[in-house]
Amino acid sequence: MNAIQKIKGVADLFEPDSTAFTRLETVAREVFGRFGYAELRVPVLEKTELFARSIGEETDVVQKEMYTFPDRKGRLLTMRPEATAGIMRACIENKVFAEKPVVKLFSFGPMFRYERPQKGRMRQFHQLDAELLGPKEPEADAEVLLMLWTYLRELGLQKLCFELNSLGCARCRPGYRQALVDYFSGLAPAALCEDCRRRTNTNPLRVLDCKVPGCKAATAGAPLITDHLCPDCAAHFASLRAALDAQGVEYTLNPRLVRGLDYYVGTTFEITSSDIGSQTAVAGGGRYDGLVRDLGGPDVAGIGFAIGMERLAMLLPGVKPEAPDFFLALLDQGAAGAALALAQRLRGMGLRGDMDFTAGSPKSRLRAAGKSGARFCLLLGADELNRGTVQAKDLAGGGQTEVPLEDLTALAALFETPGSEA
RNA sequence: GUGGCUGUGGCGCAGUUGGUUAGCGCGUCAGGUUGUGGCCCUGAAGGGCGAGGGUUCAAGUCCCUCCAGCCACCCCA
Repeated sequence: MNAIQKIKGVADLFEPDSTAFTRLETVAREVFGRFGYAELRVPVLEKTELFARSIGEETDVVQKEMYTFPDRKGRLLTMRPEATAGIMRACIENKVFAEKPVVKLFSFGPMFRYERPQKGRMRQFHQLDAELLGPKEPEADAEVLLMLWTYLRELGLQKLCFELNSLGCARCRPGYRQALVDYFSGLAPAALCEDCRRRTNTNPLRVLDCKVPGCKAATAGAPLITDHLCPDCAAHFASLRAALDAQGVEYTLNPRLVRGLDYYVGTTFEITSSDIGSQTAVAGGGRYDGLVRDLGGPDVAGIGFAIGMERLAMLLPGVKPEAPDFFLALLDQGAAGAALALAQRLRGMGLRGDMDFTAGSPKSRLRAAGKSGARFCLLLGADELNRGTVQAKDLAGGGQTEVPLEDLTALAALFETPGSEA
């Protein structure tokens, strides 16, 4: 019988890959907690309509990347392709806005997008999300960005590029959009690639982000959103920049930074790395005032970001697994019960280690002990059992002592002495 | 969805123009005389060559389909 294999674009993460994810989560809980964020867990499955309404019917994500299927009663469900929509749904449904004017939440878990896998792009991938709901002041944007910045620094990541832009609001965007369309229609028909000619009508902002060389050249002189912001947006953006400057956060202004989800307005940002393949975005986010209202909730402002955990993990330096304290070697099967009891006592003292279940020769057991990387090999056989003792061999130094099994203090003392490095 | 490359024991690889029982390194396990590791030596286990068809007297080696991986486009975290 053929063994069943995993489906395309998903991953099994064993040690030490799994430890990188654990680290990302641990540091996130710590840092985000310091900023007052509470953890939220939301379902992976939602009604398809939630994503269609929030992300945008015309986006690539909704058009061709969602895992959507009818359940047994014919309801259309979707495996979430991003987290914000579900978090907003949960907030509205649980009326969290009625309790407090400012809501800070973070969440992480798997997301699903039906795409062709490649480096840094999985069909099941994981995101770390943070959302700040309520305040619309630029200092709120600044705090969110500072939190992301702090998180990345505490992970020890230096070589990241921080890009910032403002997409404008419902008041300034139509004018800018028209300016763009006018500019594009003034170009030679062949100046833009086929996709971009279509985008000129559907999503002219996206043309600015096209990587085709011809398009890059053709849009070099295109009008920039930052020159078309309304007074409110311009002031907001200026205040945000001032706040970031004051905090020493280094960033690059990228007037061509366009996000792929329709709900973004105003401040947008992206953290990129050139070390993780052609998918460069490690984290991205922005302001989404109006999203909660559009999903049937009150008109509260919001800003947040998502971090791609797989991509971030690629940048993390390798972590060495913690070495065990002991390896309990069994020399005679008759001592198995005593070995289990001893191991349990040691673990009760907070020590880490493995024990043999099957007895073997001293040579084979010591070999195994050496490979385990343990500091001590404890040997227990018929002789020791008769004497009521256990042999403790220092695997780095080589010294060996015999300790009475019942002598807790002597056992504890063994592990308290500084280990000899060899 | 498109394109290129790839798929041989746990891991990394070699396998001549298709031809006897598919090799190597690492790893795993055991042994190198009395209950003691890490180096060294010896031996053993473990694959029928991603899956399924086809061509042939004969296929890991040729053809087809599918699956998976990698990289890129696209898109995004």
